[in-house]
Amino acid sequence: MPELPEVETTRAGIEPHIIQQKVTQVIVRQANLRWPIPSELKSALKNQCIQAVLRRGKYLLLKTDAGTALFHLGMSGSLRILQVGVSPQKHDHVDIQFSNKVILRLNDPRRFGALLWTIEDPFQHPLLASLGPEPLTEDFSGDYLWQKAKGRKVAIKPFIMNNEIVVGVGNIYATEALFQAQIHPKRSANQIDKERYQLLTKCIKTILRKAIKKGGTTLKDFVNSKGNPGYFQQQLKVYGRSDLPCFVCQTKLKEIRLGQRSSVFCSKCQK
DNA sequence: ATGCGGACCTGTTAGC
DNA sequence: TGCTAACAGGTCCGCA
Repeated sequence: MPELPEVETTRAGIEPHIIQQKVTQVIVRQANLRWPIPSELKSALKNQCIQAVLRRGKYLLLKTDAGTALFHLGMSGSLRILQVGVSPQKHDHVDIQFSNKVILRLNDPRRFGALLWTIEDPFQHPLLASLGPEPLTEDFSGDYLWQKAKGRKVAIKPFIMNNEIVVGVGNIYATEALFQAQIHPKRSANQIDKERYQLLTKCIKTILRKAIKKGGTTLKDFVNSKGNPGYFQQQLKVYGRSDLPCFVCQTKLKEIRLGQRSSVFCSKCQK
């Protein structure tokens, strides 16, 4: 589910409710996520005050004086803000309760998500240390991508979905950005010129910004911290439109599999 | 170093 | 209608 816009929507949604609030209780109903929730997390978080709610790529960070809780929502996770007393539903694996009677509740049906704890600099955590630049910063430029693509024969789509190249670009937005930049998803990364990379980075930034504005994309069941869906799916030009006509040239959109991911594209517009 | 395929787990939907 | 198989937004890991 969550790509960068969904995670940012979640971050912005939960921050005002928990910033500077003290953790009163941590309830773990299911510790077996992608990795087990560390047993020390409960006692480590208790009585700590949330100093910052940050995002790095698709990771959410709750910073305290004692350490940092790292969330990843995987494919099906969501975080919601509720009042103490609201009973948990299926797949509500973790509650973090605060002194202002707020619960931060993690729901994750597929359990591909994670909740970890680190007392070191969280950005140096093994999962975060080798992440590429944030797509919405100046570090992510056409020149940068072009440099990185030198000698890389991998198809452009998995290339831009690689977190060490750039974070936060998942299947939906990669598919959309390549359509907008008129690049065939299978094209080798090293066979795209600098100018086209400049266009591609521009498209990625524009699409991510628009999606954040719309509150993310809801395909199946994404909900923000208030339990509401996002509205970006109404803007999708190719994702999920296999066999339907291209909005630009009316050609029937094709679907191929790249890696294990579905890729929809227009064979006339994208070369 | 790069690039693949498999793995994690559950829910929904398409197809028989 | 009911069962089964395929597929789903992510990404780490091990192997070639």
